[in-house]
Amino acid sequence: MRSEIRTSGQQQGRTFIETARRAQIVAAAIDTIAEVGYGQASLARMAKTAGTSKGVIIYHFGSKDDLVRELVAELSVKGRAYLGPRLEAASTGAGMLRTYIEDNMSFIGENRSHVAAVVEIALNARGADGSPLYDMSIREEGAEALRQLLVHFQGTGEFRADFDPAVMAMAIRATLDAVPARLARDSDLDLGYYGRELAHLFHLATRPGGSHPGTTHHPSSAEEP
Amino acid sequence: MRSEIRTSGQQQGRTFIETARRAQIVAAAIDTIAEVGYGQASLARMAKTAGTSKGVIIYHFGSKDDLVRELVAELSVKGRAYLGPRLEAASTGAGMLRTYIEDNMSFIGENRSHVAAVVEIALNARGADGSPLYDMSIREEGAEALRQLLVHFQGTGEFRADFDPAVMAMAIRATLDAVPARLARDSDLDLGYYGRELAHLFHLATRPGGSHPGTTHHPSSAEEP
Amino acid sequence: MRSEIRTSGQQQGRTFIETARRAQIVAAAIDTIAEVGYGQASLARMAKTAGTSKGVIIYHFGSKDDLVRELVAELSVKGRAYLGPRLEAASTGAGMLRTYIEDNMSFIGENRSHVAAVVEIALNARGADGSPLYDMSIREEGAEALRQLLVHFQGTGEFRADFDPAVMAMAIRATLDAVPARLARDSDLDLGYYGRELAHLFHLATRPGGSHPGTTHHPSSAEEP
Amino acid sequence: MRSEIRTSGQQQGRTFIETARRAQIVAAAIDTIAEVGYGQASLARMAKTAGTSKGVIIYHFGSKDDLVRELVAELSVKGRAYLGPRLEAASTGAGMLRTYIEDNMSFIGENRSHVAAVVEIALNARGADGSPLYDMSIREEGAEALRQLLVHFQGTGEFRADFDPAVMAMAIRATLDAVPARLARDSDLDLGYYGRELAHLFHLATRPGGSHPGTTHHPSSAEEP
DNA sequence: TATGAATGAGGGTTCATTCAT
DNA sequence: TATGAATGAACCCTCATTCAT
Repeated sequence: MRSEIRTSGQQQGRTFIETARRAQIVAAAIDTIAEVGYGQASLARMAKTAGTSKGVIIYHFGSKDDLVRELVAELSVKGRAYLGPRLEAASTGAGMLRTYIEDNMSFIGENRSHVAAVVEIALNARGADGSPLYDMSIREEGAEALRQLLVHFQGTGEFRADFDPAVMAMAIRATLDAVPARLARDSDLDLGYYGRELAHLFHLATRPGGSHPGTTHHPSSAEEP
Repeated sequence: MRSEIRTSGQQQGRTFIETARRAQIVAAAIDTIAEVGYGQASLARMAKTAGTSKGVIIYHFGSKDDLVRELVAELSVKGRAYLGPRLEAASTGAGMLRTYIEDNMSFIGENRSHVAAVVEIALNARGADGSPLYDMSIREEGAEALRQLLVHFQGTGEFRADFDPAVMAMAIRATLDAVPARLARDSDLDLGYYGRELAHLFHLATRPGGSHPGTTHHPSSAEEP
Repeated sequence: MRSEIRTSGQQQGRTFIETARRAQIVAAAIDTIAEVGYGQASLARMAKTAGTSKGVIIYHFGSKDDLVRELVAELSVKGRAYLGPRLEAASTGAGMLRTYIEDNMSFIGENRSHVAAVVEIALNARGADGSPLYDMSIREEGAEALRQLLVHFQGTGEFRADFDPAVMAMAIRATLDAVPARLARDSDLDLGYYGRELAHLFHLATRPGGSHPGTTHHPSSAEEP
Repeated sequence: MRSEIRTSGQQQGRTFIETARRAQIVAAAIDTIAEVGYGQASLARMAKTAGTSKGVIIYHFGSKDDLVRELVAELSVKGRAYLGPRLEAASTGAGMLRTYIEDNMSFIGENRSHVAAVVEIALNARGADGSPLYDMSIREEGAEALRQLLVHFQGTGEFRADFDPAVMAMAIRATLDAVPARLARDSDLDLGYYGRELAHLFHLATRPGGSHPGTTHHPSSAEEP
């Protein structure tokens, strides 16, 4: 085997200089979006951050949307590469869950701006008609993968059987996705600590033994011990 | 009679007709933001929804930002009026938590567009320089109030003492804040069911007895039972 | 009957001032297109001619395309009003043809810039993909109406039966459409003289008696007398 | 050998490969202009059609305008080579006219894209200030040559003496120039048939005997027989 | 000889806001 | 009180051209 890079078939004939420029522009876009938000992240602002002109960005990416798409895709690739292997290595449900949460936290810590930017995009980017742009593809995808993991370990009995995996997955993802914003406000946040706290929180919420008070889905309210 | 009719004690010297106009405009703004997102919600679009012109909006509110501020403040008032009393009536920690979550859910259900709009705003609205606009005031405020409640019942021993109330509050709020978006995508969502699931989830996470594996805050990782 | 203006249902609630502005802008657009050609007729140029800004044009017309559409439609209305009645009054084929050509000439003379502009547009305006924009609707429409007239008088025997009405109509329209460009180059052109010359030309070409040398349509060549 | 291969006597010192490149680029430019119109025919689009880059085009031709000029000149040369000899061979006025029209038609048929492109250019190409670019040189030149032929055969009595040769030439050229556009819309057009129809049309219009009703040039209108 | 990279002016359009009425 | 009219900055993008390689 000659080379092992080229993760996917994205870049065909990229010059060295072009690759560098693209990386530089993507980095500038990430920083800009993370700092001022998607709505305020104009090409001009990105260009200024990158030390170039709008024209150069368009030249290399064709359109702002394409730049954003690339930026999102790159994080997606990075994320899968980071989280995938260790997740697959997890044999127990509890271990998987802890790994998932703590690794997400580490990943956020190591890619602060990038993650913040993509969350901004997922939250805000809309078409001219107001329809979400990447929301489904990004957000939903993550929640769905997590849901399937939860279902799996409910099947093995390692998780309590009576929680709704979709709701649990949503709660976990929502909590993790809220971290970058918090991190932006307080950059001294101890992500390791946060990760352990959250991991324990959701461990308690998923471990067997916490029987649900309502057997059917529509008891209006139930007595607490 | 020239003036002096004031519905509530909020403002100085509002004509009846003016109050009505403002309400109509706020409603239109809410619907517009909820539907197409903050970024796409231009004055023109809001005016069209309201059946008036941009000029009228500026005339009544001075600026787009002021309109948005009012819209946010109104929900804040509504929210406090809705959640406050029942929350104060709760005597037990578990009851408080369940009430908090389920009432939030009901409130979301009864004010879908308004809540969706405000979440949109909290997430996206930024000044020209990129600085968040309402984020702190809204989001943080809610999380802080919740945190204090958690601290209180940790003190009484009704919640386990070893979770970080700030982290727990953040997780709860993040989860609740993610619901409107989900609701927008699937309007048939059973909010009552969602509320009970989440209430139970966080009940398990907060009830006493789930001792934290790490006593200090910085064990790099710990074995799960 | 209260009023008789309002030719079609185009303008519903137009302010006096708006009507004036629109007229002024349309006039500026006509002059600009006629003078520098459609390709060079930018909004900025039109605005400068009109003594306003691009924003005002967009404000009143929504888009450049809409402005152009209006400009074209106005000439179409004017043209029909000018040519229609006298054409219908013509009882003989020869009279109709002369009227058609000479009236077109007068019309061109009285609406030099406007006609020149619309011809420019019909010739040059294309979508982003290169597909013609108004060509068919404008050009073809004129040729088709003329063709039907020719067919009619072929039926009455007032025109020779052996010319192809589509070809004849095309030739007449092409000749007339070429006049504005010529007029632009030489504004002293005597349109009355031109009209009479062309009317006679096509009179000779259409009057009965000029039998076609080829009976079938595919004789490769034929002897001339 | 370094250089000195010159296909024809046109240029100084063109390498074989350079000549080929130029031809390829000109061909691409022709196709692009004919297809999407002059206004949409950007260098980028031409380069894509040619399978090269914009830089190459500028390198070989210096500027877009120069490329267009060359393209136009080439058709002019081709046209003269095609039409000239047979035209000179025509001894009678009627024969000349028929040859002129039918040969133009054949030429159009054999050089569809090229003719369409040049007509596009003649109609649309303007300098930054809006002044026509090639119009005069191309269009006028053709009409002028034709006019002189008409004058000649008016002198021999083979054409009626009372038509204005400038007007007649204009009508013939305008009619012929309208064909490529029609051909673009309907590529199945029978050009041979078209040519014979038009040849007959203008034969009737030019043959002696069709005396003009008005002897002076300014009778306001005259009765038709 | 050829290319990719970059430039900068200008394109049409959206937008919040101001102003006269 | 309300509106239509206008403004001007900023937006994303296209383009012919220049330049270094």
